[in-house]
Amino acid sequence: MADSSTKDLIVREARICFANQGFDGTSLNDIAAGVGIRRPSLLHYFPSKDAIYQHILELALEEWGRQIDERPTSGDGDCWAQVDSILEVSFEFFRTNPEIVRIVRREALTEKGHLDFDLGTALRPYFLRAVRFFEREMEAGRFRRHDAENLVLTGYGALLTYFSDHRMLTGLLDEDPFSSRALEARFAHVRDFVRSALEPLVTE
Amino acid sequence: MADSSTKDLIVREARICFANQGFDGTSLNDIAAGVGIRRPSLLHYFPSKDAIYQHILELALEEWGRQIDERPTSGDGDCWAQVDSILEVSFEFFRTNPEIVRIVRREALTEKGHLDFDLGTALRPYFLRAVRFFEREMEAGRFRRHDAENLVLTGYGALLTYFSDHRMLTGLLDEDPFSSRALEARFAHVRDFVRSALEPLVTE
DNA sequence: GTCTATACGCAGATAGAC
DNA sequence: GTCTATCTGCGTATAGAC
Repeated sequence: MADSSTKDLIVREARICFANQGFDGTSLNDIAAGVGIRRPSLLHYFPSKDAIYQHILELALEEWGRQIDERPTSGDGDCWAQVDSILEVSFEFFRTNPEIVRIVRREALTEKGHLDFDLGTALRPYFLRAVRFFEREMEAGRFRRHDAENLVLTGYGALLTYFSDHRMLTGLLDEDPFSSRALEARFAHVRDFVRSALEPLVTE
Repeated sequence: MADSSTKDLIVREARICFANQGFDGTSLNDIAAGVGIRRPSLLHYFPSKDAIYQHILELALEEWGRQIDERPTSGDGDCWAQVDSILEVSFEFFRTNPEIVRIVRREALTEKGHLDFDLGTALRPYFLRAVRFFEREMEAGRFRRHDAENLVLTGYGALLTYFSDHRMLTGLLDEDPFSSRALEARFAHVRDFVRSALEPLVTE
């Protein structure tokens, strides 16, 4: 936020446009107008529209990965603290990066990307890590048995959808889904719901 | 499927294009080429591209609503049969209408639609009905306590994401996420996961 | 009902002045 | 580093022949 170089302003404005209108729905004019410069000036910083988009996507995944990797409690705390930590970091990242959420979701939807880039391949290491964690804990009897891969996908969908489908939720609910009260209720629900499903029925 | 009038062919092809490439990413040429006619011939059946899109959206929601309303076991069966029925109808509708899933999801993502149409408003009656059902059952002690609105949203996200983000899942998993084995596992997981979270800890 | 021809605007990208 | 001017192609939509 501190650095307000033109290039950064372009990236920030483009991120908003791509999130709101998608790649095809965004014109270089839209971005330039938001920054306050003319269209050809954009291409002084990036060789093409594709390049802007790719850059934003790479920044986004880099940031996402960093937040996950730098997760505080990745030590050997108890398994529930781990789950809460995973949920909290993801929730917090989605909340503070709503544009990235929508861009990633659009990318997941599009049958064939404009680039060589593949979202599934990029996220696979994180997915597999989460799957292995749940399998280990379920094997040890600390979590109730579920299909680990589907469990992670369910969590992903439950978290991401709340932020990506914001516009629809606004029509569905009486309250702004991004109000602090609604967000707290959402996080509490997801945490408790997951806990309800994973908690063993008999505690040793 | 039986009626193969040109208009139906247009609708079917447009649905595929809009799902794969979005509204802005789809040109009338794309649709016309898929049907096997020229671009101006499309506009003999629809006054504009917007009209085609709006028509598809209306068809989709009409169909979705009908499938939900015609749900077989909406009688007074036990509450678990009700939950299974809701999940099964939704799952089956998403599975057999993958294009609609992606079109609806794109609509939910887009900050402002091209039309006066609002997805949240359209789905709100169904949402409220589901919320009231869960609240009633939780009040009666047949389900464990959860935030009913968030519960429905979680189910929605868990079901829809699996079908909308198919491309990403293909890169994430080793298996085709739409193979019959994977689909069965997915449905079983969602059903069991929801049941685990809702089942009261002490059975009267 | 489908076509060719065309109008018209906006897209992305480049050249070159300042 | 930003601009004006321009090139080129594709977009939606319309007019009118067959």
